[in-house]
Amino acid sequence: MATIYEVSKLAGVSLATVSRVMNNNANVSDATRKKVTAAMDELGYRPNSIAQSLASNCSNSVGLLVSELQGPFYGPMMSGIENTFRNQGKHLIIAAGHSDEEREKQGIEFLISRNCDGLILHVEAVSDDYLIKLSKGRTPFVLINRYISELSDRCILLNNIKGGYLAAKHVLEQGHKNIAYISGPLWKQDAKDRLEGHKQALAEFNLEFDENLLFQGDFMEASGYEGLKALHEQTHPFTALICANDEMAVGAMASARDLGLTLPKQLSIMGYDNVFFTRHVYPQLSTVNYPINEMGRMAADWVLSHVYQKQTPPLQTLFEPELIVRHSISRQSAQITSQG
Amino acid sequence: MATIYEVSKLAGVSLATVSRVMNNNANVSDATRKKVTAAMDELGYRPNSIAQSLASNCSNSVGLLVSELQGPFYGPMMSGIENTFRNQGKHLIIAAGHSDEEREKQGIEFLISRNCDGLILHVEAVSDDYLIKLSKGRTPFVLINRYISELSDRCILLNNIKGGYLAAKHVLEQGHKNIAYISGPLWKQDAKDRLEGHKQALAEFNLEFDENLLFQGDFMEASGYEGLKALHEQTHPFTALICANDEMAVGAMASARDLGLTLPKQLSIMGYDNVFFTRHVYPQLSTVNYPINEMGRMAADWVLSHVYQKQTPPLQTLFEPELIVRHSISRQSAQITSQG
DNA sequence: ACATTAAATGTAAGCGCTTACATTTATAAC
DNA sequence: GTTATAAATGTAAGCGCTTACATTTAATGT
Repeated sequence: MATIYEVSKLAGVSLATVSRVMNNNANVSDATRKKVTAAMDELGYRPNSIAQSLASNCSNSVGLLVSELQGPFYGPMMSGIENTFRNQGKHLIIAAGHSDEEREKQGIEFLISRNCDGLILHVEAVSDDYLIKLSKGRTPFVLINRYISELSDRCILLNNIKGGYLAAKHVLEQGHKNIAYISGPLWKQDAKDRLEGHKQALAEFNLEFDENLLFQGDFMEASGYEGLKALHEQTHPFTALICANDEMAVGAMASARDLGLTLPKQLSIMGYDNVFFTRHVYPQLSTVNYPINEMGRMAADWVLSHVYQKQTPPLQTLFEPELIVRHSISRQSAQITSQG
Repeated sequence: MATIYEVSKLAGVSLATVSRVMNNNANVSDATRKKVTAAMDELGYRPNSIAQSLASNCSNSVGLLVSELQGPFYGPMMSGIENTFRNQGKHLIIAAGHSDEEREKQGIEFLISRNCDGLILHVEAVSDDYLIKLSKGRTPFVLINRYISELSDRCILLNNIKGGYLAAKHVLEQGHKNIAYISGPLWKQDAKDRLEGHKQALAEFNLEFDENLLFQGDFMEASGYEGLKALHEQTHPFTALICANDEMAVGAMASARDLGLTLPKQLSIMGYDNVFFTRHVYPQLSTVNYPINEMGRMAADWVLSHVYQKQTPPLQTLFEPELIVRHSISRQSAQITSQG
């Protein structure tokens, strides 16, 4: 691999000049610029970006930490981020935290030690204190889907309370009175918020939240399946089930089928997130839109603006959910018990 | 950020000694090791991995180029790769090529210039010659889902001909004789192979492939939708439709519904890839399994073995597809025309 | 023609590490 | 106590760039 030194020798100029044409900002005469680029071409020169970033203390790469590399939620998020950066010559280094405190920390340390100019973090397990301390460090970061009041200007959030509220309200408006709920892990703020919104809607309809109709899942499909099964086995009746995300809703749908319930007639099911496949399940799942792709873009814009001082569209930190009505909620008048 | 220099001063030892305890291989006395780690803790020292990799010419990170960061296909692939590396202390730098020659090249160049020790490439647009030339360079790489005979030992592949064959055979065995086909872009080898397998099965059943029943899509949902629409408008009848991947199959299902066709009675549809959501569409999609997660793991193992000289399970380059029978193919006896 | 100033180029220090080699210190053998 | 040998530590030269500063060259005014 050719180095800048060989290029400079071939072109008959100094290292500095070669460096200047690479960063084409300084003033270099056209003649020498041509000589240098010719030499580069001849040698197939490719700058070593590691050396560049060591010397310049700027890597043109931003770190992204997500919980998982797969799944209908993180995909569009990563994609939104990558799209924004691609056009700006910034690169992405991605690590996965797996919702585990140690791994999240490791991932962050790695990204920082790799000289990332900025970080976009979707972290769940790491503490607020850790993040507050991190914010005093040299590497700026934005948080997606997490709120810390001390860091509020860099938290890109969905209004999850409202989302939970919208979902429940819709189900209530269809006449359902006994509504089961499969939540996410309640140590996660978003899971808590969605449930809180849910309760608000119930209150508005003068209904009490029945703790027996709550099952705590983990946002994964299997727990939706288990959840409905468990709910079905207890004695309190319900005609609708709201799940805190689409994957659990889909798990619950499979469960319902195994339980012999026809959907949505015998059981209405509501999801959350509006991921890709919700349009394709049967019945098509009513859900709440989570504009995660846009939020990813926004996070990238935040970095562009705060780290690279670029002009960006105005930054927005709070995003609003939107109700997506499809065919998984039936109108309810009479009451059906869930007992088999 | 503390540097190795400050650590050495605090601990009262030389730079080299600090470096030695970091890489804990050289022989350092217990006493000094303790002094040094204490100093590190006190300063909150974190090695600068950029400097490390510049000096050592080894970055402990491997580059991954995929076409897209989202989608049910790349997710499990990235995940398989990341999982394998995580336990080995190797890190992933991910770039997206967007099936575009220029962007793929750019991505590869970036990954190389970032001192990646090895590369895993899922490239589509770049030429064989480019890759052959690349293979002469200093950065070793594996190819996923691409075959180049000169590089055959580093091509991790699915037997797509067989996959195409299995899909068609299954449909034929259910009694279908007039089968439409929505292919991927036929400049892509996998699209070609799947179609070839399809034709092989037809031949085995003494049936001729009807070019009128072929629609060339682009592996994306929308083209499945368009494809079925177009096929439905032409005059040649068909009772089954095989799509070269699941996303197009799902698009076609939507199209079928809009066309008023009941599935699978009036039209049988077959997919390919066995992505996550195929179990959840209605009717559940019969498809061909593509063990992409395992193939990702294998690619990571290849790198572990060839780049880092680690012990790995035996390497395998050719993977076999598997027929997944669900409910989207009906048994066919009489013939139904596709005309509306 | 010369001085003045701006543009173009060169020089060399340094970014934070690793590592070959040199040196010092401890350990063992006699 | 010497000397030979191994273990522990230090010295210093890079890795391939960037960039402040110094120097040279060209452009302009008089």
